[in-house]
Amino acid sequence: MTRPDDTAARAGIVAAADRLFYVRGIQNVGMDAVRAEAGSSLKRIYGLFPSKEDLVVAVLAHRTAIWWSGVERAAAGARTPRERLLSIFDFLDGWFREDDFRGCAFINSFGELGATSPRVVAAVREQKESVRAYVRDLVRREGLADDVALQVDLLVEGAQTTAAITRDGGVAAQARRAAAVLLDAAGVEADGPAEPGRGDR
Amino acid sequence: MTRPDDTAARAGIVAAADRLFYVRGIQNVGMDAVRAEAGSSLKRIYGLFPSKEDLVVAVLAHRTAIWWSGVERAAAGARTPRERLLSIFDFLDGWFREDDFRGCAFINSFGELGATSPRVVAAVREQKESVRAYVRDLVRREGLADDVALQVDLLVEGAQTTAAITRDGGVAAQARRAAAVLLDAAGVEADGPAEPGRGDR
DNA sequence: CACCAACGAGAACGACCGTTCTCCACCGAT
DNA sequence: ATCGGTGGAGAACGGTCGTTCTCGTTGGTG
Repeated sequence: MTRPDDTAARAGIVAAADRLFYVRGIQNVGMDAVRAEAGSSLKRIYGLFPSKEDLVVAVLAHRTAIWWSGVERAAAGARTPRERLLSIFDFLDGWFREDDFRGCAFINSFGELGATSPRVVAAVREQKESVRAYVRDLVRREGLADDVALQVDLLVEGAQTTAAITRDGGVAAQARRAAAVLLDAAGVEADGPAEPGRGDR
Repeated sequence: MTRPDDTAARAGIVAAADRLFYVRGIQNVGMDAVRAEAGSSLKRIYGLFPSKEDLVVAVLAHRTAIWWSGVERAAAGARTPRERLLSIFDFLDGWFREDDFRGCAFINSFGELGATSPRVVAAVREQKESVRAYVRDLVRREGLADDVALQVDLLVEGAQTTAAITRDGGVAAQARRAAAVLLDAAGVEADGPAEPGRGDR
């Protein structure tokens, strides 16, 4: 029963809702505001998304796609797992400097709806777990222990919340340096100084 | 015109609101629920707090006090700035393992109200800035550069959001190890290996 | 041209929330 | 004992929100 351009309409509504939710916070955006931003009608929206919660989950999925496309773009020039790993922070750097940067949408959603919406919690957990898996994979390819992956992931998360609250543009670069130190330190402990103390700047 | 037990009443209302806000999220708690939890009356509450936003700000101040008392308790046995620094993560460890741990109240509030309440934003920023200043002071006492302080702070923030989302009890210990590595690495670069590679476990 | 299904605009509905107001019971002072 | 004012319980008010419904229009089909 899906109309041909239903997927396009869904995408437009999700993008509109994403803009509003991210800037104003989910609970501060009524469905009528989504309708206006999407240039659609309430009937159409509720035909495609049974409830606001479904729309929120779809928006989070959209954010996940944005995240990975940004990560991949930043990793384009990386030639080693180590460079790929550190390029995450280059992606963050560009993102943090955007005018309307307002923190990680997943963390914000978790703070706002974590207590009331298990589906939102699941979506947030899934995203964060996939990031951790990505980092873990790259760390393993460097021959390092999983502990280092968790530590680098802490820097990724900490950079996002700190950048959101302080609005300091240098946070990502600082996190990148810290990650390089952690990787180097784990490297010398693991198998002796392969490329000792290069330290990335 | 302040009645003698106004301060006690304020404290009880703030504590009640804190419990509800933290567990359910601020916007999911009506003033009537606060009234019930505090065993007070709406008139009394609105006599002491002109609006819900004022109550939220007071709750955040209360959370700040809780934070610092926890940090100081954990730092009680610390004999060096370095130990004091790392004891922050011991405090976090105990906190993360509490049953009703639901992340950092400041980060959650920022995600929920950051877009609509400048006063909440200011309170959150103030708390995070004071934590950063505390870390910076201890790092300086170790003779290390301010950059290291920012990096350790990223671990503190990252540990809080990661622990909230994953509910993994080992996050604080992992962050502590990472912080020790960062301190050691900065130490050997700054003034040669004073106590090289002790590394705290 | 007549008809039916789908669609948009927006009203309507029920629930909830922040804030204020009403009313009554209580309590110390005269 | 009476009175004034204080505080509590809870109704009331205005607003918003998620969701559904009505209704008029349209555009394709016989």
